Amino acid sequence: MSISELDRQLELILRGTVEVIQLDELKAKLAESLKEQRPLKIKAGFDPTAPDLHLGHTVLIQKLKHFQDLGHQVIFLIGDFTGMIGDPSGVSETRKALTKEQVLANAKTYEQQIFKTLDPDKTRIEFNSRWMSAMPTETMVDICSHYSVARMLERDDFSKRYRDQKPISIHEFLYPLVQGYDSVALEADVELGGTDQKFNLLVGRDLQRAYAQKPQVVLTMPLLEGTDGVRKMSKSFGNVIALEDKPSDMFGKLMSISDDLMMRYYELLTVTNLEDVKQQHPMEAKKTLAEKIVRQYHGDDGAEEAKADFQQRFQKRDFPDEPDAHLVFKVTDFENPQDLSMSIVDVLMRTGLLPSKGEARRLITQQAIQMDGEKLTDINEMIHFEPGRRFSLKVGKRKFALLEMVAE
RNA sequence: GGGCAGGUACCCAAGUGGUCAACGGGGGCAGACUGUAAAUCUGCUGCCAUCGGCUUCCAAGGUUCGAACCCUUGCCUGCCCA
Repeated sequence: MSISELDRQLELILRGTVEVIQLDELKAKLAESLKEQRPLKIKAGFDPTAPDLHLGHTVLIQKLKHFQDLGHQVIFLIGDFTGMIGDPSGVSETRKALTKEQVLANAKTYEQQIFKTLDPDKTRIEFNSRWMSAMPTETMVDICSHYSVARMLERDDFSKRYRDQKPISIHEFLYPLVQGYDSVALEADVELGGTDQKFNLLVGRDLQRAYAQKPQVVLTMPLLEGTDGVRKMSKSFGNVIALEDKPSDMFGKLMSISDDLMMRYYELLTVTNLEDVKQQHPMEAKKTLAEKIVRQYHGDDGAEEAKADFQQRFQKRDFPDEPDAHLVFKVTDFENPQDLSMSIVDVLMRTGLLPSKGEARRLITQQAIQMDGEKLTDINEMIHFEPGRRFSLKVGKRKFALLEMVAE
């Protein structure tokens, strides 16, 4: 428990953090932890309404991993209680409250994904319904008594919505309070969250004080920008790289980010030295990044294949080993067995790669459709098949379909 | 409980009786360009279809030859007053 051990821990813990409240308290807690050989309780809460984890979430998970590696107790808190109430922030649309079954199913998904990073044996998973569901109303009222409406309205998004005349439901005020109380229930030493969580995290400190606990240290992490490079990664913005994305999709999405964003991803999702990255050609660096990340979630094989697929698809603009669609035609697929032909629009629809015929025509008009390397520009083009014949179809810049006719 | 303002395509937003599938912006997609990209420029962006047709403007009714636009009721949202 030398000074240097404390410093070593601090360095890793502070890597990438936006803000620590309070740094002195963190140092004190770490010193105490080292002295008493008692791991700190590190809390991070997740909302079970969004089980589709993406790279944005992994910023926090990486940080949890750091704490875990340093020997601290990581608590992965699933906000099932709050989730079952349903977060109404979608304004005019009441979000569906989740059932117990859905929450459990979502929790399973969480576990599967986070354990690709965290050690299952050292991770404690909690549900806040454990204490919230059984809570007497009196206690809830007591919790509320420790916070004022004015302070609640200090919160940025509340005040903004209030200013913009957007609705705020009463129970939304309860959210930070419940989240804060979770820290009391868990006696958390440290809570992690995105910068957007700062307010909620601070409520935890206040409530812990109100319930005679030492306030938790709050660590905020940056919100990872999505593939557009501007807005935070979020499903509702459609700019996510999901952990469940296929390896080749994940690789491709990572390659499509801007060079600036690449540095950001390196900073927050890897432990690579940033100076080293700057020395490399941006494209090489980006490939390395994509490979690293895909490897973490899909293993070595997934990473290798994704890389190979990418090079084939985009760099050589070749047909990939595994096309996005593989159609096998038989004689019975054609109206007239004497005339084995089908319009290009129908063929495109059969691939399932396009949402409507209008879209298919649009792409043809825009010269985005290639068959066996030839651009098709006539929306009335007929494709003539014969048994044994194969066609490769390129749809837009990233989709490929293999067409094949078999004898029956 | 009363008053006022509003609810238009993925989002924002114009339209206020026929010329509206509905201006504009964002987003998305495609083409050019490139280092896969990003940025930039150009085009497309309800559905089906060859002309042309079909289903849309919170919901349900109604007025009208004709309604996103007018009326009624309902639902939802914001503000003010109680």
